Amino acid sequence: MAEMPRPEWGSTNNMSADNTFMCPTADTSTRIVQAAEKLFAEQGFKETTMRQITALADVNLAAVNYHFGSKKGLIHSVAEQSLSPLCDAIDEGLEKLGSKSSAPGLKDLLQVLAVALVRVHHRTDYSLAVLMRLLDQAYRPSQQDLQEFIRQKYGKRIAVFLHYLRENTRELSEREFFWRLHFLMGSVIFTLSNMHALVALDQPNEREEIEVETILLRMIPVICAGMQAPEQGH
Amino acid sequence: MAEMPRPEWGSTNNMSADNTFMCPTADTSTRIVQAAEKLFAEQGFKETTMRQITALADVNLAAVNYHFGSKKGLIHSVAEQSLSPLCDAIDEGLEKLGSKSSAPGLKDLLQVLAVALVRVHHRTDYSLAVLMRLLDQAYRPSQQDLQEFIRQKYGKRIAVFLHYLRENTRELSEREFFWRLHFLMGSVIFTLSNMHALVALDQPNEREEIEVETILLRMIPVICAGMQAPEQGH
Amino acid sequence: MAEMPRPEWGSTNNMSADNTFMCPTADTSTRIVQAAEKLFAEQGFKETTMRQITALADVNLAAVNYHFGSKKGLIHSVAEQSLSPLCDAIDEGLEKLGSKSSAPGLKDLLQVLAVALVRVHHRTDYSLAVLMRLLDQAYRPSQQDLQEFIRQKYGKRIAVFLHYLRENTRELSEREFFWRLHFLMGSVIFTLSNMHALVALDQPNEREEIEVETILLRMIPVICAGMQAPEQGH
Amino acid sequence: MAEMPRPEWGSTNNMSADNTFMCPTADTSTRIVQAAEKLFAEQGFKETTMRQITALADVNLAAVNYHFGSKKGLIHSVAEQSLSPLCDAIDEGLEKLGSKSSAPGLKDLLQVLAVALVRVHHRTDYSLAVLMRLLDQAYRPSQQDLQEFIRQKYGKRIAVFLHYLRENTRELSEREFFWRLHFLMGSVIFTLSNMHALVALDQPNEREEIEVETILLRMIPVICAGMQAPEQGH
DNA sequence: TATGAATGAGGTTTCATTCAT
DNA sequence: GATGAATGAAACCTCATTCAT
Repeated sequence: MAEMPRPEWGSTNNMSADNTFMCPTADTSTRIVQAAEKLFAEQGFKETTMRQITALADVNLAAVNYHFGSKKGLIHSVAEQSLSPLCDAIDEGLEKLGSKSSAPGLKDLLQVLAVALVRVHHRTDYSLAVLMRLLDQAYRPSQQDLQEFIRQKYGKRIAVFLHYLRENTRELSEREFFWRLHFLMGSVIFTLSNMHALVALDQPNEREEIEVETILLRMIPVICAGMQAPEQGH
Repeated sequence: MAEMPRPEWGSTNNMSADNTFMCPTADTSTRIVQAAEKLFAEQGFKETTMRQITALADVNLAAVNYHFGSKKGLIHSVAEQSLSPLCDAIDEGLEKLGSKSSAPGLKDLLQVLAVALVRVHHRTDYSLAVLMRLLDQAYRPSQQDLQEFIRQKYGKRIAVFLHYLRENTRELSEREFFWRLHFLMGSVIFTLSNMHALVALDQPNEREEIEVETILLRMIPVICAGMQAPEQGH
Repeated sequence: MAEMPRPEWGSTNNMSADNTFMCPTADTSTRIVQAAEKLFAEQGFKETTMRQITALADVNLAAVNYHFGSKKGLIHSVAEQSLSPLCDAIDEGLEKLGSKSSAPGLKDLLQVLAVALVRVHHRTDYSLAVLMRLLDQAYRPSQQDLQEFIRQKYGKRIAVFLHYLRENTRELSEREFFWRLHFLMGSVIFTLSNMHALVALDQPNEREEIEVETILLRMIPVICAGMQAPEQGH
Repeated sequence: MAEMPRPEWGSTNNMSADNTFMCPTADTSTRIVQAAEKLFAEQGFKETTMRQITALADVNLAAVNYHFGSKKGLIHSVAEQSLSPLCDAIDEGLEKLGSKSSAPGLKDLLQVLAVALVRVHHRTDYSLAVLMRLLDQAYRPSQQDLQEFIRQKYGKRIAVFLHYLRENTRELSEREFFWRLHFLMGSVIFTLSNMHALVALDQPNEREEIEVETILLRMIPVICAGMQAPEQGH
């Protein structure tokens, strides 16, 4: 006995490219997702209540359950909304690289990643930050279902990118690669999930838009250097 | 069944095999802190309930409020327990470096930090992980009181270390230094706050103790290289 | 994934193999009543949600309110659909008896009732079970409006049957009659409202149709004997 | 990781024999159970809200979860509170019968059951009614966990009684016995679960206590006769 | 006639905290 | 110090219903 009819949980809404915050004419589920992204990014998932979300989105409290089934459903929906475009953009970028004559170098790969991240960021002000927080959460032992959700939906596509990365770091042992990969991920995840706070610290007075491009431009050479540093004891 | 005097609170001390690490003779507040560290590290602060903590510590639910005033008080207490030794160890390390003839290099400074982190880790299995999570939290806009707490108690001592670090990266602009510092912090915070999960991923079968030393040994050259990479566009 | 027009309400019609009985061409309100009967019978009235009903009937959630005004309206509708034929059949049966030369005996009356119940059962698989549950509910102090509804629409016709019954149990005191009547009603209501479960218990392996006739055939002599047992202390 | 400490859900409270309704000095969990019994009996389980229960018991809303873990826990507790004494009393009665010279007859067995039911009734005004409603519920396909709960805790003891009953109805086929048993159960369950309503109908003006003894005294000969009626077609 | 979206009321449960002992 | 019970606030979620289309 199905508990339907309700909208198909998980991948519900069509987002307009509109970036101005909380557009009052946008439709309900879009408004919810945008409000949720902002609050999730600023406070975390558990810390954010459905009341806060629905209040900010200016919709009825029950609307979240109507559109997304549950808070977890909303989180998954939010995740899809940034992970899907991210993977799409990475795939695209890799394809472009593949058509070039020479094999892609480490810098090329990071550039592909950077472009993909920028594209995610341009969907909504907080898409990127919230995505990074999701990836962070996924490493907690108590959140294995989130991990599973991500692995199942995006595992294969992520593996492809990692494969290319590995090709460019052949000089590292398998184990060294594993750890450096996570050092790098730490940089990216920490910086981008806190980017709003960091930008505010960096430019206390200016009230300009966050430019992820600038941050990533700074980050790429640092990560390149880190990945290519001589292995300890060699 | 009919005339039971009262619910059997005695049955509380049935602990899963998970907490063999919980020394039963330690005094109440120590037990609480240790249980809290483990749970905070694995689940996060908000996600961890007082009931879970007191159950794992095998103490009365009200004991936390009695000893620490509130959940926030416990968190601060946990924070102090690792931040104080960390700063002490850094101070010590810097002092030793200062007595040497030459000015300390970047590698020396990172070594000092590494030694300090190892010392924190050796207090309790989860001291380090939970400390890292605290630092992560402190960047959230909604947790400014935590930030304030840390800044007030440890701000000055941290500043000293950062000052030394800056001395060794004079070639970077102020702004570049700011960002690279946070890239580095991201690596450290992410890696160490998830170190249990990462070690489990790295060595799925082995059941040996986590060796932060090993991790840090891998990390230092990577960070060094990152900090010293040529600035973009120069 | 990105630009979905709207949640796919079309995916609502995925029905479990459970509802093969749900004729897809029947009109909306018939489908609703049939689905409601099944669910009411299996779960009870309060336990059954409109969503379950509309999902099983494969109609829109709002259709129930459109066709029946409210959940209570639907329940009353369901009640009528079995109480009316029941009373009709009893009336018919009594008329036939009346045309016979001799006055009707207790067994005759019970046979009339049995035939009427069988007729109700043959309307829909769950008509009878749900009717019995309704009668059960009607005795609860908190459901006096249901009681009132039944009394007003069918009270007189039921009274006629009870009158005949009383004629055949003259040897019992008024009060004894009252109680025996309810003992009997208990047997009927309990057995028939749980008949699906009971048949499943009785014939765990066979997957044949429920034959109320068989059950009633077993019940009649038992009830006869019960009603005619010598009064306690006489 | 245990979710303790909380009282051991399910069999929590010590009941005083006090039958006056809602004694204000009784302890919290007793008050809850008594209020729950009354409301469950009058309205059903799903229909009764925790707010109603705690309001009637004049305790905090959260007290139910504190003492019983959940609404289902409360229901199970209520069940135990009447099923345990019922089975105890039946065991006792059977033992007494066993010590007699001759084998126990059908009437003896029913008398044992009646005495046991009376004893349950004397615990609390609504213990018996609510027990009967529980047994009724247990036959619904959607309540198999309740069924399981009862079977696991009391299945064996009930089976003993049924065994004796079967010994006294050897002339019936297995299948006939099954059905007659449920006819009888229907009488008992329906009558006793609605006994308050029925007594009110029987004696509209009198406001005296319900005498289950009287009802059961009327019921025994009826059931005896029903069980011993000649099998259809023999 | 029918539907998809939305909503207000109210459901159970969880939580940190408090208090008398 | 320590404990068992109790509590108010608020969490997430479900429900029957309504309404514009």
